[in-house]
Amino acid sequence: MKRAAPQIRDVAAAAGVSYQTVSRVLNNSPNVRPDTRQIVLDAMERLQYRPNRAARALGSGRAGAVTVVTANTTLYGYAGVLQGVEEAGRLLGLTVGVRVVESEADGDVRNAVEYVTDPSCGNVVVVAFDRAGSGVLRAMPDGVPTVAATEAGGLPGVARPMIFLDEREAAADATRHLLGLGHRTVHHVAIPSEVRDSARQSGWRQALERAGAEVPEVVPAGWDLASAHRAGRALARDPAVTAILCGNDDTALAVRRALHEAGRDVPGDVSIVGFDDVPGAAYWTPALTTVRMDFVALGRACVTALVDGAAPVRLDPPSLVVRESTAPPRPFP
Amino acid sequence: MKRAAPQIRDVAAAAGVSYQTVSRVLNNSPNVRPDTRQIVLDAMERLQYRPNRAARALGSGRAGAVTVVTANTTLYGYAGVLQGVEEAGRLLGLTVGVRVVESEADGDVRNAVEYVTDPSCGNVVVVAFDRAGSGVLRAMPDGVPTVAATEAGGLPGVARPMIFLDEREAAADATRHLLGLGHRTVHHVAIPSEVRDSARQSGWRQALERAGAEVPEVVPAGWDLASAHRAGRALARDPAVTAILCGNDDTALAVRRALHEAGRDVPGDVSIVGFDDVPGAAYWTPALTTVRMDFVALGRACVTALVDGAAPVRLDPPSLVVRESTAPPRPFP
DNA sequence: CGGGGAGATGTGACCGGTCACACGAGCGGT
DNA sequence: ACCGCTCGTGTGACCGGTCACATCTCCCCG
Repeated sequence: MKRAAPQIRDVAAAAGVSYQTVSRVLNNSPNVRPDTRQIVLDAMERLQYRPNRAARALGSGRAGAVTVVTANTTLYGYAGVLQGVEEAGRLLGLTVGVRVVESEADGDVRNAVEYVTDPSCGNVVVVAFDRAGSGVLRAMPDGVPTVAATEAGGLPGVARPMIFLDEREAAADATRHLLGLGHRTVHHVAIPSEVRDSARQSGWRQALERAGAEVPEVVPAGWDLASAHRAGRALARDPAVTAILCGNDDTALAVRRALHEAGRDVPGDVSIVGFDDVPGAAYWTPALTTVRMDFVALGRACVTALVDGAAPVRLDPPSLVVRESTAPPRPFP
Repeated sequence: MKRAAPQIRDVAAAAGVSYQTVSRVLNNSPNVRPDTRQIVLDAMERLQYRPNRAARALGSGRAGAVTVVTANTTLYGYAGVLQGVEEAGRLLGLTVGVRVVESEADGDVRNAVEYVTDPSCGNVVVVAFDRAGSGVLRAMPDGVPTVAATEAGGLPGVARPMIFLDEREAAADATRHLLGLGHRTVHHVAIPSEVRDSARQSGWRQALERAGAEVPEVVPAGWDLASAHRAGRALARDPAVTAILCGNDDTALAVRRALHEAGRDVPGDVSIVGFDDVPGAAYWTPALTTVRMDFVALGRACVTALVDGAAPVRLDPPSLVVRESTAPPRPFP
């Protein structure tokens, strides 16, 4: 009567070698004669042997794992990073874990950090697009190898590798695009940011200043559509508003609706631009002009940065995709 | 010179008890005197002790983990299930892993199954909304505790616990809603399905038959927006089409765009209904009438079903949310 | 007052791999 | 012919917990 799962010593017996030799084969040690290796490989196949990751992690000290810590798994940017990490991790033979930080509250952050401090979690990718994420990042003990996916520019005062998509130039491009269409200025609905002057915002502001256009006050919104909708309603009331740069595509959706409710057509009366280029953006009516952000590549880059001594990845900068939601302003009546 | 991370024997020494007692405290054994427990707890706190999950898994045989196998992490339904599993798993103190199956190809499926066969992956939730997922489900060895999140009705010929959202009635409701508005019939753009007659489709068909309305041919589409757009274009050409039930909200987005391109207004000329109720649906212009699907609850239910002897969860059936994309047909000229 | 049982605690082996080191064979250089 | 080196392989201890079992104490009851 045999044990359910065969283990390394069973394989060794079947192959007529020692368990250590089997271990060497598992770990691709160069010091195994090719025909010995083949015998062991055959035995593994015959016994349907599967190495036990927990035992390996325990014995070797390394975990062979990567864990994503994030405040959210469904929002476009967050989900994209997760997808990228999974993809890159899987290709490297790593186990991929996810851990959500419920909120920026002290207890939640501490729990997440404790969770991820376990050696079997392996290296950590923190999605620091918000306070919960950056809180975790700051509370992370030095011993845990960590990289952060952050907003453009990184987080001040955090001594960790940080990878980000720099959409500053694209934000400026978007602003110039609108100005070029004849808009006197461009308004901005901002999503939450961890830094004083986000890349989107500073690109926008600088483009405006360079063009000598008035810089309107930023309208803040949250991650939720309801707050974006309120922001949009506020702007819709002002007839001087003819162009709006929205913090992301979701924001743009809600702003667009608010404009519609106020009887203002897009792009006839008001032009709008989003950020992210969600898959649906091209199928909007009108199709949304937006900035394409490759969050999946960002996630992949985080994993690359985690594996020892890899060259820093160069991420393509986000770029403006012009579609139908931007047009020249209606001529002044 | 001390070891970096304290272990159970260090705590035992600090507390003046045996390591087994510390282990008992860790596992909430009832047979520890309260004051002894407190002493141990204090020592743990003092030493900043963190148990090693890999060692626990190895020693005890159970993994304390749950792994989600899925073909996708970003599509609304898939991401929702993942979120639900993570949430429920975290609350149970489980480690949550993700593993993407790239495709339904034999090799990809086998790799995913091998990955998840490792005891340290723990119990498995397979998202079987597509062929890749159902392929994994069928290839899964009996020894691995597995539940599947599937389409309504479950997968024929698979002897595994299956949990699903039953949107059949909601599909019928949606169809009756459109019929009630005065449409002569309702067309259907279907997303891929693993079963002959999906719940959406059969609810729709039956409502049509009961009402004595003609049952038009189903227009198939893929998960991608481009194929949904093509499906929409085909329907837009036919002036008899005045109401469309779309397989999901993304499909509805692309269909709506196709209608618009053909010069047909929504809901003026054509009414459309989606499935899912993505967060943005309420902010569409016009706001989308759709069926709310709680995928997060589905994910949670999968975890509940996995923990021993829990009562089967009762999931609220999806329900129709009427908004602005449905209206009476234009009176015949 | 002694026996029995339950509760609290300690000891050794074990989970399934890995690591460090020992060992023997084959080879080249002097 | 001897030494030393590298290569391939095997042995014992170990990773950090858990399990099974032994032990000891205390209390209740006949």
